[in-house]
Amino acid sequence: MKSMASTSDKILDIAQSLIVAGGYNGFSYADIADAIGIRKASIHHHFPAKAELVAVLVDRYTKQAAAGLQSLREQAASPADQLQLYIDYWRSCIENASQPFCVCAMLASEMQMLPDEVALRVRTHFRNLAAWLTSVLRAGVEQGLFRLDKRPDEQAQMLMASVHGAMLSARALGDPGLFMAIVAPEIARLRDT
Amino acid sequence: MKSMASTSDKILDIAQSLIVAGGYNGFSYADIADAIGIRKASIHHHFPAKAELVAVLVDRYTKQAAAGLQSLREQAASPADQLQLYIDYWRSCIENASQPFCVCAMLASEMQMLPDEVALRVRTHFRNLAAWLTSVLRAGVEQGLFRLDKRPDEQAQMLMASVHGAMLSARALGDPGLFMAIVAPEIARLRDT
DNA sequence: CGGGACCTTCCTACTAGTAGGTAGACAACA
DNA sequence: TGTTGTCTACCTACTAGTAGGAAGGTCCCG
Repeated sequence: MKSMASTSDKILDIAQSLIVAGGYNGFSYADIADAIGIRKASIHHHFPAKAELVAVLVDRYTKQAAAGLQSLREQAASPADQLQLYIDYWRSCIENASQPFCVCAMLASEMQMLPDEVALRVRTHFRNLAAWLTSVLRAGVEQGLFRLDKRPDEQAQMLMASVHGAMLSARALGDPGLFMAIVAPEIARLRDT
Repeated sequence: MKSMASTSDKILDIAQSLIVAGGYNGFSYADIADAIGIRKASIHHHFPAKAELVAVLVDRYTKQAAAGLQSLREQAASPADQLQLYIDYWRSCIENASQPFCVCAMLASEMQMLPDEVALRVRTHFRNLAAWLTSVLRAGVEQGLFRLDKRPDEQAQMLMASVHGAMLSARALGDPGLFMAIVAPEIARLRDT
């Protein structure tokens, strides 16, 4: 039997999938209410304002991502495998169309008109991801697995941009396979061998 | 004396800057009307429906881009210079914050909820840009300027993703310089020398 | 030349519907 | 008993879009 998700979790789940599809202005309280079968006012009970809902949502996403990335570092043997598992995660998300875009990448594109409380949290996720990639690349260099043209932090920014750009191209051209076609050579190029 | 822009051009100009800032759902007819000092209804005279306005806007953008890229191919001596001028264009847009994002990249992120007439045109722009990059890379290889790891069309997709991802990172982290920090090494890596 | 007929552009005033958000009642439950 | 969660009912502001008309220009016909 499936675990019973709380109403506020259900609200956040639906809101996240709606943001992934259409961004901050692409969904409404009415959309969420219809999707989970409650009234608009009940959502306001859990999240008084939209900006607050999205801020909590991004906080939750950032925590989940941090935990997921940390567990990759613990379970995967080598930095090369860690990187591979990271992009495999997004490959499966995009190919089965479950969450075919990073919610923070989506929100980042709208950064200029986001409420401050949301924008700050989106920025934090970008910093966290860049830091994780940097540390994986650095570890890989130390173990002689990677040979980088640039500093690890610079290479991490390049890699992060490739991943987000690949998501965008896959979506724009309606070709899920394009994600790996772009990202796979990019990480292959880091390998020393 | 400056050329007098027609009202419909002014509408498209404002709409484009509003889309760059906040996407398809991030602006309204009222926003445009306020910005250029006319009434909402007058905008409906020029563009009866919002989807049509944006479709015309993307058509115009695609034509301008095609013309601009074509003139780069004619005025720049080598494929390497053509590529450099292309990214220099975006560098200046991002650094002086005039149009710090590609309107089609913005719309592509919202692809899933865009009206069909808009989505199709956004896809066309992505195809055009990929084709231009492919032909520049191919010409560069023929002239011995580039050495590519992959086929020119694959390498073009990788480069396009880097450019869009770099725009996103620059926006997310509020660091205009990040765009060139990501893109410059990416094109340097293509060079044979 | 005069004068319709027409067209373009913009206006005021309006519609139906949706946005985020609020007030207060009711039920379950610790 | 107070707390939590949900509801109905409502609000104001805003959404895209429409109706109808005023002002002005253009073109053609007499």
